Amino acid sequence: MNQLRAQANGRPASSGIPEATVARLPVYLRALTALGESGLRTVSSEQLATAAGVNSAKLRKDLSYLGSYGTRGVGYDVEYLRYQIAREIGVNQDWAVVIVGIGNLGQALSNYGGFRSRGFRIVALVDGDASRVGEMHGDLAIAHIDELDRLVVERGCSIGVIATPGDAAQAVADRLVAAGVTSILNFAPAVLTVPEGVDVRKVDLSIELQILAYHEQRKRTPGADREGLPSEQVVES
Amino acid sequence: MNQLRAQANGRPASSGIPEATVARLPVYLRALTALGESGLRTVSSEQLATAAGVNSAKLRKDLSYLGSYGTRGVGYDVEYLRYQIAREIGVNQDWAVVIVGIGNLGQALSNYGGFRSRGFRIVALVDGDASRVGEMHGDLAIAHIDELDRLVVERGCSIGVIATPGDAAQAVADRLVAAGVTSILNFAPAVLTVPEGVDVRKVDLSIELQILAYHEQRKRTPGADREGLPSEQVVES
DNA sequence: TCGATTTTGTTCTCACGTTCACAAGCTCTT
DNA sequence: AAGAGCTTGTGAACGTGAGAACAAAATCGA
Repeated sequence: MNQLRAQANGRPASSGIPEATVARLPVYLRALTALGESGLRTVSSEQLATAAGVNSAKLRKDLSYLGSYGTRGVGYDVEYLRYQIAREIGVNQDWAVVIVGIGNLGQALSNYGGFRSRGFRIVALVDGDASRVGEMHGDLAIAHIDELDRLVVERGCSIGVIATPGDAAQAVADRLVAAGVTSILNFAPAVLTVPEGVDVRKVDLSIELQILAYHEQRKRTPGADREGLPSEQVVES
Repeated sequence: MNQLRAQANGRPASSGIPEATVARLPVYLRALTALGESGLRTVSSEQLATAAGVNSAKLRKDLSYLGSYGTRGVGYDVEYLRYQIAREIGVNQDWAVVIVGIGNLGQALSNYGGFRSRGFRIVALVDGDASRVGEMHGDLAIAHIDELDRLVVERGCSIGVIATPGDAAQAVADRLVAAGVTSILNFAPAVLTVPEGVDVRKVDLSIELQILAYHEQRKRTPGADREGLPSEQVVES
């Protein structure tokens, strides 16, 4: 964001990986896992880039921020690179996650298999509706939000997911922060204010659709642009 | 330097709105709606920027791409600006949406109220599992994926949502495109290949968590960075 | 009417991200 | 062992986006 002192250069590893690169590392990780499972031992930047849906130059530059893990003339060792990226992201450790708001979305999230397989363990489900307390989802029972503080501490949650209606989101965020959560993934349609040191990422389903609608509308009105169809393949995040 | 005739200026309305701006317009729209419902008639860029969680200079620049809808010394008329943004995004019209893959996430999406209220009407639910065909969700019955083509055409879907497992996603995308869908919102963990003219946006829940984990890990290892906590408030997409 | 005040719209500069292009470095063949 | 052929890692050019700062326009009060 404000990154004063832009780190002359050459500083490869653990200091300043650009945010845009960080956002792509999980994509590379997934592609590597798939390639590895298909039996591939070595992969070139070209192949991996195709699998990840990016440009190969961008891929190489991204990887160069982590260090020099490739071999010129050969490529990257799939398993070794996979491990290095996983370590860099922190997916090798276990992260305890609490989900607040067990509506449709919260339930979907709590059942989503893609989390556990990547080091995220959902350890608590919390809702504000007292009548739902005790309801089982998988092997977890819904707890009341008043228990949030205790649960976060006891189970060592550092990541919280907010899947409540928009008007409850800020209050929930405040409680999460007070309990010690320092990273929040927010699905509620609300702008959250949090103290320094707390990271918030926002996923807004209806905003995604609205962005698509904008481009869709653009395709329909032929006169607006002098060009026909620019055809943008936008991949987000 | 590279000053060569950089398109003097005047890039007014409907031609080239930067992608970053397009992604923020829905946020402004939501903030304006909320402010309007609270009875406010006029709003300054400062107020609106705060409500939307952005910098006021950025807000004014974003709005200037749409035209000059404000009044100097006064601010913006809430209702008028709301209408203009909605028109620009295309939220005034009705968009027919088909959801493919009615698992936990697909169900959550089909029940999500935030869509209907913004001009998105879910008109078909499709799944590959024949045993679930006919199951009702709200006032829609699940149809088999073989009916996809017919449904898309009959109900005029231009937007498709993919909420299937990753390995089915590409096949579903192909079918959607073949049926005439030109915008796809992809929740499946897979990189989609689509023809020119089709827009794809991707939302990947586990990637979002992994990005948080990266920053979380960074907070934990005190030696890595010479700075303490840069504290990035990252709001995405 | 004129000046003070407010707030927009825009210009300018800087930082960030993407892509190109190529030297450096590795393997394999002859 | 030397050259041919690949593929990585990176320097440099380019394009996009963000924020500061300010001129232009509107209101208000005297």
